[in-house]
Parts: sequence; C-alpha cells; structure tokens
Amino acid sequence: MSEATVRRRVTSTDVAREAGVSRATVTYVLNDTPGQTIPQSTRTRVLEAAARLGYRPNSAARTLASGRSRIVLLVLPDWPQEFSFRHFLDEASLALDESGYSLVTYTRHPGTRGRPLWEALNPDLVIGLVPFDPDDVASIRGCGVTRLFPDPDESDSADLSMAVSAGPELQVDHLIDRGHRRLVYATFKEPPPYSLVLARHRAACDRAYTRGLPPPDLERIDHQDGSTEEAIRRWRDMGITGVIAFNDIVAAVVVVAAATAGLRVPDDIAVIGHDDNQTAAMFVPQLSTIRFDPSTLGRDFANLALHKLEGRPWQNPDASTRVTLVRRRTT
Amino acid sequence: MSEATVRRRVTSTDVAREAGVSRATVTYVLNDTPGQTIPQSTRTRVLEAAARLGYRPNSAARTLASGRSRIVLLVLPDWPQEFSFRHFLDEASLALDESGYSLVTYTRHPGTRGRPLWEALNPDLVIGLVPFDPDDVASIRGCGVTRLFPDPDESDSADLSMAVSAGPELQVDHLIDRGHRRLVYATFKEPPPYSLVLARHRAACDRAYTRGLPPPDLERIDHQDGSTEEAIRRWRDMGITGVIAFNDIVAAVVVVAAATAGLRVPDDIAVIGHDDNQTAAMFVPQLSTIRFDPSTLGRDFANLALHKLEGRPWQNPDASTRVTLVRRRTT
DNA sequence: CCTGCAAACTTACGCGAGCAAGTGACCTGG
DNA sequence: CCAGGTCACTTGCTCGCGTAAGTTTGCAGG
Repeated sequence: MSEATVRRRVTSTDVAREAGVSRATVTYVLNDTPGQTIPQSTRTRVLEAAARLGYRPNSAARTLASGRSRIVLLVLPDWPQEFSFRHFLDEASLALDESGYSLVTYTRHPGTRGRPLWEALNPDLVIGLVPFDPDDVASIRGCGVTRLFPDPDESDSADLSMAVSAGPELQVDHLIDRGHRRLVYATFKEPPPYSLVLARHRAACDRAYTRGLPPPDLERIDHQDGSTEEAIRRWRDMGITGVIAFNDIVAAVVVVAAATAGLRVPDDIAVIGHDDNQTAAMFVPQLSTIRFDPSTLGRDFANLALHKLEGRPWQNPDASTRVTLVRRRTT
Repeated sequence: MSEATVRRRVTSTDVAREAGVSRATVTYVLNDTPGQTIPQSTRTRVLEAAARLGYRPNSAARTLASGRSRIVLLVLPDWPQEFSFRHFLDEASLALDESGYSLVTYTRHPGTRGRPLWEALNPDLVIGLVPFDPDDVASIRGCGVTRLFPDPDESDSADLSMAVSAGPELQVDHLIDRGHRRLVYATFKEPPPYSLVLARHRAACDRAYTRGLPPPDLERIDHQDGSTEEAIRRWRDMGITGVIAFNDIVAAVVVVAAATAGLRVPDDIAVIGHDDNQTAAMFVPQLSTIRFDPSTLGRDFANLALHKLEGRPWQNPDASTRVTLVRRRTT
C-alpha cells in the first residue's frame, strides 16, 4: 500500500519474489498449467502474493510468448445499430469471456482507408457477419491470423449466413402465403446498399425462386424527396402488391408514402419490415416484421467461435427456431 | 510467391536477411527513427524487401518492447442506437489512424461480469464518453494504463461532457423560449436509465436551474403497457406543458400517447427529442429535435485523444457550434 | 543400501521488436 | 600526419511471459 517512488507495473517477477518462489512457479500456478504438481500451500502463497500486489499479466508479453492473444475480432459490415444487437453482443462476449476470450467489435465499411484493426490486435480469430472480400482475406492472413470465418478456403460460409437469410425467407413466405405474387425488395438509397442489404436481398431472391416466383427487384428509395411515392405508383402499375423492406425504418417510410399516394395498407399493398425495431409496434399502422432472439444468436455465435478456436463440437443450430414472424397490421 | 512448407509469419529478421542488412537497420528504416542517418539506397532496399515479403510488424512484440500499444479504447456507456454515431466513430478513427493509432470501441454497462477489455488490449489511453465509476478507474490503472479520460485526478471532466450537455441545454432553452414553465425529462423504463441518460438529465436540470426553473423530474415511461398515457394525464394535472425526451424514440412514444390521451401536440403539450433520428422527420407529427454534427465531434474527439497521448495542443471547441436545434411540429 | 520414480520445484531459452551503445570507414581541418 | 567528427551501419541487451528441460528431495520397492 506504500506509495512507490516510481509507479511501475507489477510483473510476475515481483509476485515470485513476494511469494518466495521462482517465476516459473508463478506462471504455473496462475495459469493452472496441466502436468505440473503444485501443493496447495504453495498455490495459495502465490495466489495471495499476486492478489496483494494487484498483479495483472501483461497481455502483450503473454501474446508474444504464447502466440495467442485470446482476442476474437467480430467484423461488422456497415450496420444500422438495431437495438437488439446489443443483446447479441452481450451474450456473445459473455460466453466467450467464460472461456477466456475477449470479443472486440470492428465496424468496417468498404471505403475505409487506414490500417485495419486485425493488424493492431493480433486476434486469434476474425469473424465476419458477412463474407470478406478477397483483399480483406489477404490482409487478414498476412497478419498471421490463421483462423477466419467465413473462410473462403473451407466453404463453410453457409453456417452463419443462415442467421441472416432466415429473416428474408420468412418475409417472402409470409407475403406469398397472404396471396401476393409480385414482390419488390426495398431499401434506402442513402447509405448505398452495403453487404448486409445485399445478403438479405439475395436470400429473398433465393426464396422467391424456390417458391416459383421471379426474384424481387432491389428498389432503392429515399425518404427526403418524393421519390418513394413515385416508386409506389410505379409498383402499383406493375401489379406489385407485396413489399419486402430491408428493415422497419424502410417499412415505415414505405407505409407513409403509400398513404400519401392514396393506397391502402395492407389491402392495396402489403409491407413487411425486419428486426422488430422499437418503433415497429408504435407506428400507425403497426408494422408486421421479423423478430429474432438476439441472446440465443449471440450464444450460437460464441459456440461457433469456440469451435473454430479450440475445435469444440459444434452443430449448426436451426435458424428457423431463432427467427419468427410478427404479424401486425401492414400485411 | 513460392508456397513455403510451413506458413510462418514474416519477421523483421527475414526482412533484414532479404535486404542484406542487420535487424536494427530494418527497424530504423521502417520506423523512420529520428537521429539515424540512412542513405536512400539502403532505405529503398529495406522497404522493397519488406514489401516483397509482405512484412507486418508483430504488434504484440512491438507493444512489449516499446511499452506502447498505439490503441485508444473508447468506452461507451451503452450501445449507440443513433445512426449518426457511426459517422462520429468513422471520423474519429480516421483521424487517429493518421497518427498511427487504432480506435477500439467497447460497450460496457454496469452489470458486466468478466474481464474488461482494457485488460486484454493494453491501451495507451482509455476514454469514456461519460465519467468512469471508481471501480473502473482502479481497474484501468491496475492494468498499467496511465492515461485515461475523464481522469478524476485531473478534474478535466468538463471538456468532453460539454458535447453531451449542449443538447439538453438547447432542449430546455427551446421549451422555455416557447413559453413552457413546467417541464419533465422523459426516458424509457427499459433498459434502466444508464449513464448517458443520467448525464443528459443532469445537464437539463442544470440548465433549468440557471434559467430560474425547478429541475425537471426524471420520468421513466414504458411503451408496452399503458403507463405512458397515465403519466401524461398526471403531467397535465400537474400543469406540465413541456416534455424533454431523452431521444427521438422516447419523444415518439410520448407524442403517440398524448394523442391517445386526447391532448394536442404542441398546443396542450410540447415534446422535443434528441439526436435527429432517421425516423424523427418521418413521424406524424414530425418531431422537433436536436441535431449534432457527428463528423466534427469525431474530429474533436480525436484531437482530444492526441492531446492526451502526445501533448498536442488542444482547446476545448465551442460545443454550441456543433449542436443545433431542429424545430418541426411538436414544439 | 541402492535404484527408480514421482513431487516440487528452478534454470534457461525464446517469442519479435525497440533502442542504447558500439565500430569501422571516410573525410576534414590544423 | 593525426585528432576529431560524421556516416552507415552492427552488436547486444531489454521488454514480460510461456515452457521445455533440468535438478533436488523424499519415499517406496527390491
């Protein structure tokens, strides 16, 4: 407790001296290294010394020596911050923490100049919610990261993407089941469609195809000018009656514009959102949308990471049990 | 380009061998170490060798040897829901990147168990958007981090908090200027008010005080049950005519509930949001709110960080030029 | 009484980079 | 012709930790 003249960081050497053992013993005790027999008395002596001095291992040194940083880097595409995403991250980082890993999130969009974060962090694993482009893969590999997901060399990309595609599939199914045959996919003009938009759109196209319909066009609307109303009239003239919205905000804009254009929702045109945003239930009319359980998805994610990191058993969970339809008043 | 038998990471030793110089020379060239005289010929030889081999310095080794990680950790009280926050982060990390630092964001809420991220990252600087609680300060210091902000020992907390308080101050001023004398501050019951909520509320209270009004109560509403309407009737009976909403979503809920309760907005009750959310302009009626320029704030933030890291000059920018009032139809 | 073996440690090396302190070679001024 | 100073490097130590390979002690079995 005495104030040292120079506030130097406590190292394992200090702990060793304090406990009256060698540095190696300290490491063995603190890391529970298997294959070492250490009596309880020594063990407690070391642990108490470490606690007394407030020892924190230097993560850089540990990473250098062991070759592992115990960091998982989650790369997010350009991403509107849905409220539920927080729960996803909470759950994922908690589950990873229990196994000694730290989760770091990194929002990266195509235009980014500058050094990517995986270069600064030496992560053991880099996970993208959507596939990486080839440049990024090369960059990640060049930093000595051997584990990444989705890994283009392993063709396992399907695993996590199911969590992305299940929602759009439900949207399409629901609209078809309500009798709609001609559909569009709507998103915002600004910001330009990023990878998550494209991934959801592709999933919707695939689903429409398997249900025997043509793939819905990707329509980019704007909520500033009047272009949305114009688009809606165009859709009506084309016989389109079902709108798959990228998210609830897009859905809200479409619904408002439909009213302005004199169309009745859902009779003339049905709209379904995605994410079950906080505002979705408050909107007038209340939005039909897709809800997913972020906590469970977070745990799924952590399990996948641990599978990649340590080869733990893993089976792809059934996404359909994680994602559900919420029908309200716009379909 | 030949496929090595074992894919080993390229080190500075490899570069040195390839360039025909010693390792020290490589370090000097790549780091532009001042005080070293290196002829252009050698310099290019080293740089070309590094490029040819695809050399990436090992950040753990560098951190260990130099004692600096070049990582800035930004601790957020809660996952940002505001769209504009992305621009803030983009701009901040870009500006930091130009000086060789990486920005890592970390969402930490009070209940979090598990190892905090500053322990795993060895950041050079930890910045919180709102003040840290004492436990966290101790934890951060215990990890060998000497620079943190706001630093309770330096009483400089005012600098960044102005970016937080300017919005609530504008909200209060606007309502007062519109003739409202009795105000409340509204936020959601779920999730429980976190530090950003409390910080904004405190700022509103301070402003009300300087304008000669009693501090507005912090009212926690719910958008699921009917409690909001009940609250609104209560407010009406108390003579409250102005509602300061924590953000635009809260404002929207209040507006909807006011309509349900039979009050006219803004005649019977005025509501002002915060953040100029994407939905704010689309809502019916369109929400009055607070807009701020996230890019400029991001650059301000980066400058503050560089000031803390390297003692660069810094003067507190005038927050009032970064934050503006957007009056629409709810005030 | 000696051998063998496990328990309970310690010694010593290496991870990859930064940096202080050398070390020749060359030049310049007196 | 030599002292002194730059240039252009290299040698060697260090950061804090993980871990393989010893080393000593105690005890059981033959």
